[in-house]
Amino acid sequence: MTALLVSSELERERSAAIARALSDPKRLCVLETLAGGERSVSELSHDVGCQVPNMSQHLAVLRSAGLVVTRRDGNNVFYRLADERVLEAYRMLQSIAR
Amino acid sequence: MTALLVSSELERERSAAIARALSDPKRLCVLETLAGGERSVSELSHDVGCQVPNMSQHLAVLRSAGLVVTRRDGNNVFYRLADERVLEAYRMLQSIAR
DNA sequence: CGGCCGCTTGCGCGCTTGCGCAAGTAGTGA
DNA sequence: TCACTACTTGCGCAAGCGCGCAAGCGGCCG
Repeated sequence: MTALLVSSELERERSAAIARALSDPKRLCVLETLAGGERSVSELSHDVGCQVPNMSQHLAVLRSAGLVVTRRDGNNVFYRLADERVLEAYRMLQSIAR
Repeated sequence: MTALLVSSELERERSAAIARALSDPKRLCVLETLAGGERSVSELSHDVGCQVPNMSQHLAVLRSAGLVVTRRDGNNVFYRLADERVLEAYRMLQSIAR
């Protein structure tokens, strides 16, 4: 069983920042899409159903939380998940929300 | 490996609500404390280091997200974790935040 | 170089959040 | 009933968030 739950204020701040990045349905929708592989901003914008600038801002939130990483190819910027654990965390949220 | 990540807008809304409840360091501190067993509001207020009304509001957030449950005993109201998975979710956040 | 495409950034708006403080409520005991 | 304790709720404020819109890059191609 995993123990070691108690943490410092700074660590809690960081964990809270991750949770905050996950606290928006559109960003969760992005993660679902990225689970199928990397996507460009306009692809994500289309799939999620919002305007490109708005999507870019959501992606910036996910990126500054370290949940996604980017790769530039010509005019396109492709986003992908930074870590498999991001999906595991999302699955935990889904499990609790059920 | 767990699949079944794709969900409806409503389900994403619910998952996002869980994440939002976890997106504050004080509330995470509450969860850490409650991992050691149930506590009264004033105990939590003391441990976390905030005023009682503020703690009551944070607990209301956790409660309406279904992460904690209450039990009344005389003048005291005791809070405890609603589910072991809440701690697992927190541990996932810690793991990603590292 | 000039125009275009893809993405990011800045700005302003309405809404939500966390907080302190004051007031209200529920339960206990004299 | 009255006072006391423990907790909740209402209120107002400052800060933050999501969004649309417009403007600003950066990289391609003719």
